[in-house]
Amino acid sequence: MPELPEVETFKRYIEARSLLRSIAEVEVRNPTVLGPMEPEELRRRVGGAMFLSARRHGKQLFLELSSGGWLTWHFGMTGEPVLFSNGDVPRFPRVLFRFADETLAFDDPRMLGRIGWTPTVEEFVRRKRLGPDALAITSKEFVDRFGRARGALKPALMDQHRMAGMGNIYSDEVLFQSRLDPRTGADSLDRGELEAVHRVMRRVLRMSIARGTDFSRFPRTYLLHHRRKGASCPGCGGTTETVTLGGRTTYYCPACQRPRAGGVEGRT
DNA sequence: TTTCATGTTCAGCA
DNA sequence: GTGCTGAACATGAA
Repeated sequence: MPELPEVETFKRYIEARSLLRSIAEVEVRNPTVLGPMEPEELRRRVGGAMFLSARRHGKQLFLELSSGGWLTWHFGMTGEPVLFSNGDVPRFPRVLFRFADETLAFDDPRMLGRIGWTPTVEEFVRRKRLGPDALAITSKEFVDRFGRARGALKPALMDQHRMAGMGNIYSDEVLFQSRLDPRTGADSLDRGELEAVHRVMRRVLRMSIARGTDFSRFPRTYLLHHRRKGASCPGCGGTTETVTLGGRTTYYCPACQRPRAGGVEGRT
């Protein structure tokens, strides 16, 4: 689930009903998601405390603790927060934060997500060397950072050190709507072209958040509805293709997304 | 049974 | 330091 729009939606979900409520108990069912942190440390920091506020940077969520510092939540590939009462218990609750009458679960089947603690958000962002948030980055900084990238544009968009928040699906979508082959060299684009990619990225991310990241409510012209082998391009009806970039399967339309002079594929 | 998956990290190599 | 590749992590779904 989680790229920037999903995490922003998770943030709003938690803000709506999980702030300023006393956490009576913390139950750690799978210590794996705590990484190096001992369950005892989590219980000590969170037990009896409450979440005061939430912040987001890229795909990372931060929950301010009344006991000091912030809980850091990263959802990996399949994580999501689920607030539930007696009824519908989620299927893969790895850590449970129990309020008086409801429970907030860190639900994550694959357990690639992580919960940690940091004294300040800034210190965490610095330590992980995260780039500016994809919805906060200015056009000028975007041009500056991507104009200096030496490799292909797609992996550069997904590089959390360059800019935080873009993942595999939204990167493909932005490139499709920008009509750029994913292998295009980032530094082969001029200022105007990079500014255009920045505008497309903002439009895609904001649209997704506005629709609650529900793909079924996205425009039918979006490529993400067609992430299957041999699917047809929503633009020209042709057949889409895949290529592996940055270790990830990349969907694109060879007819709509033109390779251009200066592309990475032609280099020696 | 095999393959793939909205992510991150690390080792190894150019 | 930059960039690329492959593997590991852990498990469900097709």
